[in-house]
Amino acid sequence: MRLSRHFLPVLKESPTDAQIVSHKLMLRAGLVRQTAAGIYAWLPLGLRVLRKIEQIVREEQDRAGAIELLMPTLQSADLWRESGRYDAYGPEMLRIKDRHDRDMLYGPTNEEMITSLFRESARSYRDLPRILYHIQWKFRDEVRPRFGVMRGREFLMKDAYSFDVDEAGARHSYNRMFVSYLNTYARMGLRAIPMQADTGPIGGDLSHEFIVLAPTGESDVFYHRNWETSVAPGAVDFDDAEALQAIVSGAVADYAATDEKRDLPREAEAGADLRQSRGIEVGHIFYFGEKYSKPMGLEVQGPDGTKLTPHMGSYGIGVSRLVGAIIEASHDEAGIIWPDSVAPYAVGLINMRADDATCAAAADDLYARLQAAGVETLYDDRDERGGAKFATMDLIGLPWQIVVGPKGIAKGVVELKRRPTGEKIELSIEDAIAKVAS
RNA sequence: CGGGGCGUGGCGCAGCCCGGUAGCGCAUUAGACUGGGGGUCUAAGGGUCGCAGGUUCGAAUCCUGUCGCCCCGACCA
Repeated sequence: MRLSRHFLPVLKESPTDAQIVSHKLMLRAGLVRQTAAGIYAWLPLGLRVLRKIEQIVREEQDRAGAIELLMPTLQSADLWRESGRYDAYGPEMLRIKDRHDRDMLYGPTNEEMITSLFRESARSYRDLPRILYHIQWKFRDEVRPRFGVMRGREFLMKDAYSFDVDEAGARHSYNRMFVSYLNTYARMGLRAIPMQADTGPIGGDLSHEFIVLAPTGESDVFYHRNWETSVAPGAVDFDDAEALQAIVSGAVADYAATDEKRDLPREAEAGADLRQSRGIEVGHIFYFGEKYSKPMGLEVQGPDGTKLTPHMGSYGIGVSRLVGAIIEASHDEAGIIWPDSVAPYAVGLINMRADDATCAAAADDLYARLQAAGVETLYDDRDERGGAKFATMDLIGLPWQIVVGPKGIAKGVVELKRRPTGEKIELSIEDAIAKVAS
C-alpha cells in the first residue's frame, strides 16, 4: 500500500483524553478514533491488526477442535428470560425496543443463544462433545469505560461454548481451551499467565483468568518467578485428554493469582521466588455445568435411552482488548513495536527522496518486488523529508523498515532496520527482499 | 452510581476571576529554498468559543439549565 493513497492520520501530540500509553499510541498511530464513550472506529491500520489477532485466535481455536459459527449482535429478550438473566443482568445490558415494541438487547455474551441453538439441533449423546465459538462484537454498558479499547463498551470478543455429557468430559473441553489459550497468546508475543478465578455458584477449580503482565494493568497479580520463563505447550494432541491434563496440571503447579484470589500459604511457600506486578485480563474461561442447559431445557438422549443434560463451559478472549494489551507490552519512546505476527504490514518501505528520479524508480521497483514476493508492505512514497518518514514508521511500529536513498542506490545497497532492536544494516536489494520475506 | 475536572480551528493550549476587535504552537494549502532522524522563509485558508435560555447597549467571559468527554473509587473480556 502506498502511503500517499492510504488513510493513515498520525498525530504528533496525544489527545488529552488518552491517559495510558496504549491508548495514546493507538490514537497517534491512526489505529482508532473514539466516536462515543467506550466506542471506537477502527481505522485502516488498526483494522489490519485486529484482523491479524482475530485470525490467530481462529486458527488456534480450530486447532483445539472448536468449530466456528456466527451469532448476531442483537438478541431477543425472551431468550434471556428463559435463563432468568434478563432481569438479573442489570444496567450493563443495553436494552432496545424494535418498532413493534418488542424487547431486544445488544448481546453482552451468548450463553443463552448458543444454548438455544444447540438445543434445537442436538438430539443424542453422539452430538457431544462439541465446542462452538464465534468472534463477534459485544456491548456492555460499562459504568465507566476507560483506557481506550482496553475497557470499551463495544468490544470484539471470541467466545466459545462447550457441551459435554458429564463433568469429566467438560474438564477435557476446558483443558482444550486452557492449552489453546497459552498457544494463542504466545503467538502474539505475549506471555499470559493463567490465574485461578472465581467460579461463582458452581465451585471447583475450573475457572481461570489469563493475565498479561503490564505496569498499566488494572489488577494486582502475584506469581512464581517460573512464569517469567514459561513456554507455550506448542503442538499437542488435543484429543488426548490425559496429555492435556498433564499440561494444565503442570501449568497451575506454579503459583499465580490476582489480588482477590491470593493464597498466602502458597506465597509463603514460594518465598523469594514470589513476584508481584500489574496485569491485564485478556481471557477468562469457565466451567459452569448445567447452569444454562438445565433451566433452558437442553437435553439429549443418552446411550441407555434416558435423557441427559449437557455440562457446559464458556471461554472468552478479548480480541480488541488484545490490541491495547500488546501495545502496553511492546512499545518504546518512539512508538509501537508490533510483534511480527500481528503487525499491520511486515515492512515499511521508505523512499528518502521522492524528488530524485533514480531513487524513486529504485524504490518503486523494490516495492513491486516485495509485493510480488507476497510481503505486506507499506510504501512511504510521499514527498516528505527523511526524518518525518522515520518518525512515522517508528510510531506505527512495523517490524522492518527498508530505506532507499540516493547514497545507498549509488552503491547498490539499501538500509534495513529492525524496529524492535533498532539494528540497521546495509545490504543489497536482493538480500533485503530475502531477509524480510523469510 | 458516589467524588472531582474539562468542553475555544484537525491536535495541544491561552483568553474567562475583572464583559467590549477571538489568539498562540503544531498541523493544513500555495510558492521558493532544502533534503539520511518530525527543516527554513513568504503568503493563505480554517473557529455560530458544546447546546439552550437569561442578565446586559454589548457575553467565550456573568447566571440558570442541559448535553458530551475525562479522571479517582465500587463492577467487568
